Amino acid sequence: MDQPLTGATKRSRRARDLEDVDGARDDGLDDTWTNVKPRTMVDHAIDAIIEGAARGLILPGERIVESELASRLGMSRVPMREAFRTLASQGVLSIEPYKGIRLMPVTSERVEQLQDARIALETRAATQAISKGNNKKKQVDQLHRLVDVMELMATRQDAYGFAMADTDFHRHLVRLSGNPVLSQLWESLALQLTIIFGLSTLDKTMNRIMEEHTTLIDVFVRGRIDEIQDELEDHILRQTHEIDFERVISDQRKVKRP
Amino acid sequence: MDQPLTGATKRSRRARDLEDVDGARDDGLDDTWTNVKPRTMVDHAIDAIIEGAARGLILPGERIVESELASRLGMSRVPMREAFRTLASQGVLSIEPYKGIRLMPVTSERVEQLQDARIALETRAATQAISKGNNKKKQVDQLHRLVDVMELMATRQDAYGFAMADTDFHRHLVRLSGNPVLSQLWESLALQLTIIFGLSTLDKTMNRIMEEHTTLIDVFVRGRIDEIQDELEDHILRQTHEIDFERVISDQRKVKRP
DNA sequence: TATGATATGATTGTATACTATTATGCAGTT
DNA sequence: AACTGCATAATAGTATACAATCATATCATA
Repeated sequence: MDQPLTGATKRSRRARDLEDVDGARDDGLDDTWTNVKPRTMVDHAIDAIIEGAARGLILPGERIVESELASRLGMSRVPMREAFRTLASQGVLSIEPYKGIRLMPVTSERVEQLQDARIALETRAATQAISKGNNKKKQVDQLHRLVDVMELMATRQDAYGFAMADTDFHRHLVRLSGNPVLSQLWESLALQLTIIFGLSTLDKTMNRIMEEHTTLIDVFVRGRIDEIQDELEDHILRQTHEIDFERVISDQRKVKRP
Repeated sequence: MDQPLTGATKRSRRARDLEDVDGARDDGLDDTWTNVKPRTMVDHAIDAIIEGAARGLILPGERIVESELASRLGMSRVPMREAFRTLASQGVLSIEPYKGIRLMPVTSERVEQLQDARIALETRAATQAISKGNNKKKQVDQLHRLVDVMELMATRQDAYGFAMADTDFHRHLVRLSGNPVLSQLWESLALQLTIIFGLSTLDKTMNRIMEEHTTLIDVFVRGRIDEIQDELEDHILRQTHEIDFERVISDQRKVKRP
């Protein structure tokens, strides 16, 4: 590493090399002119893996063979591998050089760790949102609307849709912090939890979960930081304690290979 | 996505496909038999980019041309791109399809956001460490030893070594939570902050920083959660407020292209 | 001059081909 | 039977070649 890395030495630097990119998209609230990025094969691969994992086609701890999945998705191994790298660095996969790729194993311990990290991020987010005055009517209305969606899904008995609405609620809460770094970290946790909870349908307690979200909003509006901390912690941990993940996975295994 | 993704349908499943991988390495405390992973080109590429960024060979917001960097590092574009994917998903780079890769731009706003997220993770980590009783002599001694390293580096006027020791201190603190998920998220922030602070040598306030760490340990040992929250927040934010990042970067630009 | 269409070069995205490593089975040895 | 060494197949890592896209320059037109 003794030479400059980019084309500083080159004679002709083109314009786009110099122009600084504008700061990453933040609140995403009042954007009317969102710039569309082209979707590459890598994006498809990422989506496919996540969906496959959430639907139980790949189970936690299971091996994934690049060439096999690549051909199944109708692409070459190169974009496949790039997708793997992305997901590995998000904690969804684990890569062992020359050995292979596996879906991250799930233990109840790990789920607790994920939820614990989630609590860290969400409480900070809520705290910051409050201190920025983002717990006012306008923003909170949106939260209520997301609870409404949950209600709709509950009446339809759509467990998947319900889980999604739940996720959206928390995503929005984190966004109200106005801190995209928090949001990004949160998304990586959400991804992992989506896969895990996607496998374990908890369809009976929907009403109680909705109540919890409503009280969460109330506490949030009130703006007492210690209160919201406790409330979030309770809310998130309750979600976990109801499920025996090892069991869920071994059940899924039976379904898959009877 | 209508078919199973892995070789469940195949006749001959090999042994390694079935065997579940053991849970990822956690505390890393009493391991005597660490298993060594082979280092691939991708790893080299990742290290090179980070080092290059920390040394100012690539500046925040600058473009990186794959083929150029690849040839400079003596490898093909494929592992290069995989490295990019990893770093992009860690927030170090930004990839825009068909346009190019750039080092993430740095604004003081973004640094604040990173530090804010850090506060979230470290306070939670400290809290959990305390509630698990990991703020006892044995663990705290290690923290003191890291402060000693800082002292050593301060007497040597080794700004880089000092920053590293500082980082190690906080890394160890997070590890004491016993939650690898927290640790992993923290590492991604640390990476970004290393690059940023690597460019801005603040060599005058070392003594004060050391004092802060010592009091941090004291508060940690005392185990009062609200206290440690405040202390960490102050400590981390102080680090930021002393630096004008836009200025640092424009200075670096001058050094690079005089 | 300003605007728009088109050609060209640079650079990224993807596919294919080759190399390196690992896992497993089998033969030979003790 | 258990261990060791080698052969082989499967599969990951890497290199090269090709296709798609974007940025800029050029030219035509108004």
